Amino acid sequence: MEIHRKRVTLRDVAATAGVSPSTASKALNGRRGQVSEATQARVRHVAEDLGFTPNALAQAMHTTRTGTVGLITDDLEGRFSLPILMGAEDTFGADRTSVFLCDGRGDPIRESHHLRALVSRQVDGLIVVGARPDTRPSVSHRVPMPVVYAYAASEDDNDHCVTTDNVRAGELVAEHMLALGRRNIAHISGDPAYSAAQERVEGITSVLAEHNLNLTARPLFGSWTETWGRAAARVLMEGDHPVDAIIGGSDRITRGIIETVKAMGYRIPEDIAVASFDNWDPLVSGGQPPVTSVDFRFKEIGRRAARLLSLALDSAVPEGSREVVEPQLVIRESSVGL
Amino acid sequence: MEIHRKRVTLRDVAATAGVSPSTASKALNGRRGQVSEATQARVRHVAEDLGFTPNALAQAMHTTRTGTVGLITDDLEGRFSLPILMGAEDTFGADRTSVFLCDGRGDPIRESHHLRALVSRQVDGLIVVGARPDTRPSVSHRVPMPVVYAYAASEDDNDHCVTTDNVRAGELVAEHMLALGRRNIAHISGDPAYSAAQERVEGITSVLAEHNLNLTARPLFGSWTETWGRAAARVLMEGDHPVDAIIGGSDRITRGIIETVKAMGYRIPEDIAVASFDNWDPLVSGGQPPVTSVDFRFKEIGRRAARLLSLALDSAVPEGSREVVEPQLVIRESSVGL
DNA sequence: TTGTAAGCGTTATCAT
DNA sequence: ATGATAACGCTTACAA
Repeated sequence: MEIHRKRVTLRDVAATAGVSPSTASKALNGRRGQVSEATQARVRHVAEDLGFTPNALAQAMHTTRTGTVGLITDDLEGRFSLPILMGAEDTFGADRTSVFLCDGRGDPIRESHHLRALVSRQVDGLIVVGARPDTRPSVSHRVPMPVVYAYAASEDDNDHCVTTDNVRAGELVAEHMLALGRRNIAHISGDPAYSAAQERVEGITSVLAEHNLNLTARPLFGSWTETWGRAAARVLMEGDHPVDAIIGGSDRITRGIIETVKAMGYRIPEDIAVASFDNWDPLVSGGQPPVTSVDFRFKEIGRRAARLLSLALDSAVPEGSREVVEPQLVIRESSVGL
Repeated sequence: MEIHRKRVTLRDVAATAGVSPSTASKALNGRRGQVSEATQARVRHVAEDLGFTPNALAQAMHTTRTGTVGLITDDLEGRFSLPILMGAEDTFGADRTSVFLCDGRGDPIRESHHLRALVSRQVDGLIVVGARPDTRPSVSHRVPMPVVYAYAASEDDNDHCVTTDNVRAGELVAEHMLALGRRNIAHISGDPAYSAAQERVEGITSVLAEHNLNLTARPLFGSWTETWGRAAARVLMEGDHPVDAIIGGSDRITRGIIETVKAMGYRIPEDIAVASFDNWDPLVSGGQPPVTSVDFRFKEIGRRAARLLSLALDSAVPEGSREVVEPQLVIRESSVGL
């Protein structure tokens, strides 16, 4: 570990370059026409030499733009927030904007602390990532900077939101199954209290209805776990509805479904085609067979949220802008074979 | 979205309270003895009223402490970095320190940009989280603030590091298997280029050696995937070494192992006890059976890294401090039955 | 083209 | 107990 030498300031640069601080400032900021080529070059050289790094805090006190944003989340696993963060970095540019990641852990008090801290740090804006796709309480009235809600919409219609489309996700899977010629489609979902669960059902059934079809059995609700997937699959397959396709409510559920269905002697996808929601790599890519699943494109959500935030910063966007990121079906062997 | 009213400053508070800015400052910072009870109360009330939030940037310009740290990582999934971040938040206190999360995505140039930005933003310190437990290049010489390396150690012996103990992890699993009475223990590992793979083998074999035992077959190396786990398990079980326990190199590998072993008609754990490394919930908790696995305690790593960083900030720690977080075996039904 | 001076919001020092 | 003043590092009128 090296000595933490006193930081070199613009004054130091100016001094050793033999100019005034203001000239140095202009030189480094490339104020063309306000400084001679020669001086500019010399100052830049000295700055480089001395290892000068501008103090962003001091800069921010003028521009009233800190180049920082807060990303506030409750998502302990980082399943959503990290891809969203990365998407936001993409849009902002890693060199222009830095992101404070704050995890509220589902505790409103903790969230309040984070909010206060972020306001105090003068972040330019906030991205609030919900833990589940249901709407969540607005925080916009509590902070003096623009807020964009990502993944989960805000309860307040005046807020900016970038969300997924669970209905569409359901449609995608159903269309896929129909295209494969499946007609006896079942659905094993998760916790019915999640709006996502309801909306996916809605998407599935609406597509089926267009083809004068219905789910072969009532959708089964339970929890978002493998255990439930296994149990429900057994119930389903032992029932007397014909089944040639099962849509799992999440990748975890689907892993359970696949295990049970295979254990009961059915072939996937020949006898039973299977598809799912989430497209979470550790569950989906290594399965036997790998699982067809809907990707909600979190990274794209992050990009769009960042873009919306940028616009909001320039007041270049109307109140209550809502964007929806189209989900995408990723087809693997659990539905189409090799 | 509400009007972004001009931020209220300390001057505003002071003015409406009828005192000078410096008095207001003292009042709000509770400088006891330097301000009368009455004034203090009045100023505080006004501040509350006006919704005053101190400008942390301006504050930082005096204290030379910003209350921010950078967490720089390459871990796209957040598998390590998020728990570590949360641990760090625990130690620092969410209300006193905010964390910039920066993902280098394995690209040194991107990492450099982030570093430069963080230096510019005057972060008090840096936590560098490696993507894999092998040592990684030091960045300490490039920044003027203390750095702690978490999960992966730095190549430079003078750096502060908080790491896992993969040898110990191997020992834990091996001891567990021996305690269960298993004597024919096999190991299906991942990519041999990872030091973690080698060290876990080392831990396992050293414990066996203490009991005058050896692995029942040479450890099998491949990749960190379920697919490899399945393939290797088949090879292993079709070989002519007796096997009553298999240690998987990671939870993904182990999922594959379990699937194959069950498919071949063995009971887990009665015929074959299985254990693993990572204790990654989505893979481990919902399995059939749930998987015994070593937890590397990332959150604790984060706490310790933050603590070390705090000490380093006060120069209260010697150069090249190394801390090792003891891993922990989490026992589930894949090894002990019900 | 360059330098001087003021100011961003806060705190610390020193008078009063 | 309170307030005037300087200072933190930088930018930007404005003056030279």
